Amino acid sequence: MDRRSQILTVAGHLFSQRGYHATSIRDLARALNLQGGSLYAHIASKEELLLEVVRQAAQKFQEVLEGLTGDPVAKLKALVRGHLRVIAEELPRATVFFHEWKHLSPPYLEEAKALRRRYEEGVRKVVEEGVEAGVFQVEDVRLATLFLLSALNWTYQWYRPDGPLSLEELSEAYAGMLLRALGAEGGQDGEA
Amino acid sequence: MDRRSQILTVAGHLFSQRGYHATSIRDLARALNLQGGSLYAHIASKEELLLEVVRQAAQKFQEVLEGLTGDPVAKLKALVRGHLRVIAEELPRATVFFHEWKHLSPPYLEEAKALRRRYEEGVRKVVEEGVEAGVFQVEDVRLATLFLLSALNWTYQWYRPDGPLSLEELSEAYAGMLLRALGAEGGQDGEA
DNA sequence: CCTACCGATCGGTAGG
DNA sequence: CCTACCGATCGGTAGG
Repeated sequence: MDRRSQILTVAGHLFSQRGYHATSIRDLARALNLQGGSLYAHIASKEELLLEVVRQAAQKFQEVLEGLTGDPVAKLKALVRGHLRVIAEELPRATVFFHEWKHLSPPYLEEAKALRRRYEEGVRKVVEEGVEAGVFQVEDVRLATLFLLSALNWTYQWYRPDGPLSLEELSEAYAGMLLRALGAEGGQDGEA
Repeated sequence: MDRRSQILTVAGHLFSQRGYHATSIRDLARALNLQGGSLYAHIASKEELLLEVVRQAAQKFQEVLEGLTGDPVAKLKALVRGHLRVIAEELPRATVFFHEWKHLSPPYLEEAKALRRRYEEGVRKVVEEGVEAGVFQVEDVRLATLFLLSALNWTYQWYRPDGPLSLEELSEAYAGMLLRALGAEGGQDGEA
């Protein structure tokens, strides 16, 4: 891992834990055993660092969408599993993607919004496909997509990979509940 | 509304929009047509303001729990409706309750965590009651509660009271999807 | 990558 | 509630 990647990883950790504004360039430098000013040999600005972390997270989420195959139920299960896996494996970056992006200013802010929109569009298509195939029974595709994204996104707030719940267990349970919410039968019976 | 309440309301707006650390005491003073130092005639510290906003939001959410009556399905519907109503009516405070509380430091931080835990416990009891009554079919009450809270909490990120979706429509649709996710039949048929 | 520094701004206080 | 100020810290730069 080159110096630049190291810096981005540490920045992701600090931004996600303390927040972007509460993390100073000197905090970041200290965590890298550097002097404050030395960072600017590697980066252009603090804000550029934030954007780069957002880009990395967006890339991971986008890869999940690109790997989906099969019928709508299979796609939804893989989407849930993949989304939760990215959160588990890339918790700092995912957290920044979900939150700290708001602190970017206009030139960068637009890009972050576009990256998030692109992902949400991809999720919407999965829902839409299921509705068109008659597999999902929902009144409003947009609202069902927001519901799905809500359930998935908030997990970064409480899920910890080293906690009592394995990623497999979480994915299985969430996929089951979400499929039922979407009115799909797909092998789910709702019994314990 | 006395001066103190005005200050808290404006602080809630600014903290929720820009974030706690990105909001300076002088920003807040300017929004109130005051000089920076004058604020300290009314408040003890910036952090105390943040805690107070968190307390106000917690109070609103807690009132929702206390107003629940009837069978488990009725309680869950009222919980969904009430939770979303607080978000719609108190968006800035709710946003601070969901996020900015993390920037409190230990003496205050513990109180904020306790307030959040208390609410989540109340939500868990609603789920538990439904499971014990045999109305909800879920494998893991804790996980189902987190799922429910996830779907509800994230709405503050996208729902806007002046948007295309009325609070009634949102509540109805969310309650329906959540009841299905929890394996309840309760008058829901899943058809459009 | 370091030293030494820039102007700006931070939360907060004294004294009125 | 204002004026004037405190020390500390901010993001960033020059020169090496």
